[in-house]
Amino acid sequence: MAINDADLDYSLQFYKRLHIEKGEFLIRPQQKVGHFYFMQQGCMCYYTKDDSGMKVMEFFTEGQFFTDLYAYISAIPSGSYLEATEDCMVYSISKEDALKSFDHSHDMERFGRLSMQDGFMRLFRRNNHLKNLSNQERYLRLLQKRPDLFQRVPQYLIASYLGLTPVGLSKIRKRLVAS
Amino acid sequence: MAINDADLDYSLQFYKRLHIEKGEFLIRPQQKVGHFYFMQQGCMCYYTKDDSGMKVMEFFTEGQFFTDLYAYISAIPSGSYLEATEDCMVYSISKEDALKSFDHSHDMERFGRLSMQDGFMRLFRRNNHLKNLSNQERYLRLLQKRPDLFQRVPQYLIASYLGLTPVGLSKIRKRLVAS
DNA sequence: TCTATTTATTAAACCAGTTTAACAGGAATT
DNA sequence: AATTCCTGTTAAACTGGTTTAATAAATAGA
Repeated sequence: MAINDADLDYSLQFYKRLHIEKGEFLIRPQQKVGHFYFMQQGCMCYYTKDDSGMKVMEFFTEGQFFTDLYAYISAIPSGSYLEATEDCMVYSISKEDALKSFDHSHDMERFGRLSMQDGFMRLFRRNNHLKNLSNQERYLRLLQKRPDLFQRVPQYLIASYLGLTPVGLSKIRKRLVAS
Repeated sequence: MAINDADLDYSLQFYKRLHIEKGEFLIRPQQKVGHFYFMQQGCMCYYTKDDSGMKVMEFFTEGQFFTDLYAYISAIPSGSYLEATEDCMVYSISKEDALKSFDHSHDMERFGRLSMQDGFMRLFRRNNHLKNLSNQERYLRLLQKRPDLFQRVPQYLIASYLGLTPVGLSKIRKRLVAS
């Protein structure tokens, strides 16, 4: 969609560049989430953790807008981790500044609505796959859609993302090469 | 949030009242989805169907805005069913008219953005529960959050919504009364 | 280079669900 | 009242995953 140049410039002034080293966190449980991020370079892993271990919800890589959207929107402290699995370069904008952009311009408000639509659709697809596909199908699909992940993050994180244990994923892989 | 009266009136003029009888469909696969709905009275079941049977994604009841949001946003023909499990009274607005409202008013554009946020958060929670809770926990939570459903829709639909077979849900119920 | 740590595979026992099928109670149809 | 259909439960056999533990292979640190 088109945003007029003046409005775009107005918004861009707010973004700040951030470096996060591998193993560092952008978000931890109990923290308030007041920023939206854009991944310029690197990979971060978004996960929850309870007594039964960690559950990877999403991987964010180059070109993606991201944050703990639930905590961001609701203003409820996060219950999740956002951890760099590599050194990262990220742009960030505060919620306050994002809202300033929306107030300032109908175009930006629309951009906000469409971005939210976009995030919604991604989550919707993910939800559908979780409901309708087998673990093996989801593994094959991920392999096809985001092959880079298999090169850059350990397999046990991918297993968790797929809703499996490392052992379970290993079995699926074995089953596949056998056939 | 507040919308000024003139803008609200402008939008409300577009809504039309609709009656759907039990067993009728508001949406079927292959159809384009060009309307947004508000449930005034009744209950509809949103589900997909493939060779391995139906999968209930959501139930919509009184007071909820709804549609096949994925098909609505993407303009891709639906892959799902939206079926009345009871006689329903529904208000509908066309996509075209909704966009007219957004164009006409910054307030309504914002309302659109916030509604999308709302839908996103619901889906997000649902996704989290699917990932983090056991079938039994999800059953108990549904029982607590939407007790009305258990009175108005057959148990095999609820089983499907929970990602179970009717047999599976029956076992869980049995296990629970035993303890 | 050696050691310690992290990651991936395998095996064995186990378990929560599935599939299939039989059956029983209720509601709707005749 | 009899019949049919729909819904929910139960039982038995099965299955795709889990858990635990041992082992191997790769990586990082000293």
